[in-house]
Amino acid sequence: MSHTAKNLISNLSVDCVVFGFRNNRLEVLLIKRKRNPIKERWALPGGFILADETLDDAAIRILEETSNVKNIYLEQVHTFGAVNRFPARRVVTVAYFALIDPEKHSLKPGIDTTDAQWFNVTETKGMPFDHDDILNKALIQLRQSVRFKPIGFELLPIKFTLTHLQTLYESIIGMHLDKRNFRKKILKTGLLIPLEEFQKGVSHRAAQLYKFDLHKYKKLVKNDYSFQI
Amino acid sequence: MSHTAKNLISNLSVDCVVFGFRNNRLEVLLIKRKRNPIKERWALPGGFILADETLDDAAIRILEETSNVKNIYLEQVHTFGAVNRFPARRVVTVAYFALIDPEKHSLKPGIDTTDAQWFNVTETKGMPFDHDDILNKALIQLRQSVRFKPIGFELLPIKFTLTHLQTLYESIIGMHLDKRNFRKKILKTGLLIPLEEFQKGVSHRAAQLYKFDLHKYKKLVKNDYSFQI
DNA sequence: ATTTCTTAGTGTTAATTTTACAATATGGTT
DNA sequence: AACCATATTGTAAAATTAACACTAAGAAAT
Repeated sequence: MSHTAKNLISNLSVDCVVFGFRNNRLEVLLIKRKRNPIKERWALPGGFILADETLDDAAIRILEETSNVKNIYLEQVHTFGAVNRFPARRVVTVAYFALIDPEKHSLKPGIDTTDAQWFNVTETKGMPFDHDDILNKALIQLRQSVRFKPIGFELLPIKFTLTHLQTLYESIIGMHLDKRNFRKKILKTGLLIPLEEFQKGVSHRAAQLYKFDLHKYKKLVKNDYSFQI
Repeated sequence: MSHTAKNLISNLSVDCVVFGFRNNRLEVLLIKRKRNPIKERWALPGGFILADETLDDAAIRILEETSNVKNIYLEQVHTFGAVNRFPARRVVTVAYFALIDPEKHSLKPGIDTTDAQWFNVTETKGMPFDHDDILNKALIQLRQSVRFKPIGFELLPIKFTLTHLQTLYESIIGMHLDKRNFRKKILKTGLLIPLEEFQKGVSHRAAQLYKFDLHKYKKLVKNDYSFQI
């Protein structure tokens, strides 16, 4: 109803795997639809593409419409085209992953959704359609990407401690990292700016805060330099 | 005409970037269409998806139909959805890259194509639609993939010399490699089987032939081992 | 105010990997 | 027999990675 007037492309959809870092764990945003075919089941936010928007634009719009999430990092993952992945008719879907800092976005269900919540990535089995596969593929790509692009910072507040950053990397790649080696390596990239500011309200020694040097990163990318964690 | 009876999905296509290694260079397969909108221009082989085939199947069929190329390595690259990428109407295309050994496939234009030929990757500028972008993206992904997956072997005959293999890697990543270091590294993967056979018909010392150990590779993949060139 | 608790912060050494580099071997051609 | 082209092989220096444990700071508890 909300879309039919907008000239949507009914056999092409976008599904988004939105990752967030909460409670020191990697979590994923799921929504509940008001209507069939997946009424009242948790699923990836998704929707059909409009005739006059690009795929990226569709992903951005869908995230805003279903859960009030805006202005985020987006990366196309894969296009899923199994013949019967959608029961009613043939629908091919382009999967994206998105990264946000959950603190910065208050989830609000949209016109077509009854709920939007964060779930631990390990507790999402049993989603409708091929959403389990999509999440899995997005997770694999996130693990790849995070080692070669500084996308980890998208999941953190602007100011963060090195321990935060390390915990984030650990929760994405699923391995423990050595504290001293991690710090050496991440500082050597030159992409972190130490601030004259420290954690507050903690009952132990306060850690120094850092921020990501976006300017320097853009220069590096332009000059084809690369880094690796 | 050839397709309309087959229930095709008219807003979803597949385009294929077929790489081959010929004359010690990386080349790409282009075709010429009989009909508009790109009659008589060199372009990537592509076509619409049928209602009852997956995206991968569409890519396989299209390659066979347009140029008689069968049984090849395929990898999905990216889905291109700029609103006006196709002039007549909205068409989103899923791009694949494919790897073949040109010696193993004799190119034959299909029912809808007048010609199919190999081009050096640097000589393809000016293709219709967004095919230049697609080729570029495929090339970037090939360069990534070739370092982490043993896909280089897909481009060579079953039996090859280490110099062949090195030249192939060099032409893909666009850098000169040290001969001794390359050999050490590639042999250390354990994925090459030396044969008791040598080059023939060369007017200099004949090089030993090797083949790729597919069996061992499958075991490695299953056990999550990885390698890197 | 002393002790306790929790996390922050830091350097060195050994092991491994990467890089740089050149002489001899083989087989066909002249 | 000399020549030519490519094949084949090892070592040492440099760089990177991996392993590892103590002191510092600040709040909370006694």
